[in-house]
Amino acid sequence: MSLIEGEFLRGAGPVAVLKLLERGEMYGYEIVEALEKRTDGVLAMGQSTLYPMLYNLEAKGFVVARWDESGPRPRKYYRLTPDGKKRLAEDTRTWRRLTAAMGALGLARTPEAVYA
Amino acid sequence: MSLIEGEFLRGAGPVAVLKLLERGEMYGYEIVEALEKRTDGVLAMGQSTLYPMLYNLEAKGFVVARWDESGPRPRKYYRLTPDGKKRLAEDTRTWRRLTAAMGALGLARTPEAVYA
DNA sequence: ACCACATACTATACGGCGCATAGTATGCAG
DNA sequence: CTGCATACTATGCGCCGTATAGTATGTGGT
Repeated sequence: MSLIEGEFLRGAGPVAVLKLLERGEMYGYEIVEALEKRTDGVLAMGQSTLYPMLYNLEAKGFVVARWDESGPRPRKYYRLTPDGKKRLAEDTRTWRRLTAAMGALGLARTPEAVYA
Repeated sequence: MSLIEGEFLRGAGPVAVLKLLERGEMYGYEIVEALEKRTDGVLAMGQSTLYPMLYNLEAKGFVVARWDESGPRPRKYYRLTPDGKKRLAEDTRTWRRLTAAMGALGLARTPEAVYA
């Protein structure tokens, strides 16, 4: 599963997904793999975590889905809505404030690791 | 309340509390104020968030409590247990991996803000 | 030809925890 | 003496991670 303990993922997970979708539409399974690879396994999450998360983001109007039947197997592509873009911008600011606050408590990673 | 949206606090809250207690024992109300001041309001949390969190950390054996009746009003002081120190060390590593992963997705704060 | 594995999505249910709300009680300041 | 700060306790709602289970098709190996 993920290297990240459950509760950490609550805040970070949805933001990470929205951030991925900023580049263009993706389908669920693709997102699972992208998170695994792009974050070196740290933000890897099972299907049972991602799919409900997508349904949730859709219910909140942050993403919309589209079925694609042209391939060998049907895929459900998700993309950001304008509300989703707003949400991503807000969450990005929140995330940065949070990392700054945690840093103020002495929990920041070492400076030389910033561009890890 | 907090500047941090609820879900972000799930992972960060307990770690922040453990980190504060690393310096020495503190009582609940003091922790609420310290988080407010030391993180510029970002990690501020209400009593209704902190006290149950402390009970929870205690139930897990990460902190122990001691009543102090010497002051004008009774205070319940909490301090880290050996298990709590281990947990803090683990969570610190987890937190750093998480920020690195989020950074890899383009969600890091700008480098010049690292020492904010 | 067959079997295992990867792909891709859906459904259900449990449990943990943030947080709102409410309540108790003492000290201090105007 | 009235109100605000201090300091802790108790209860319950609701969200969401995630374990588990189920369905179904494509693909690679022997």
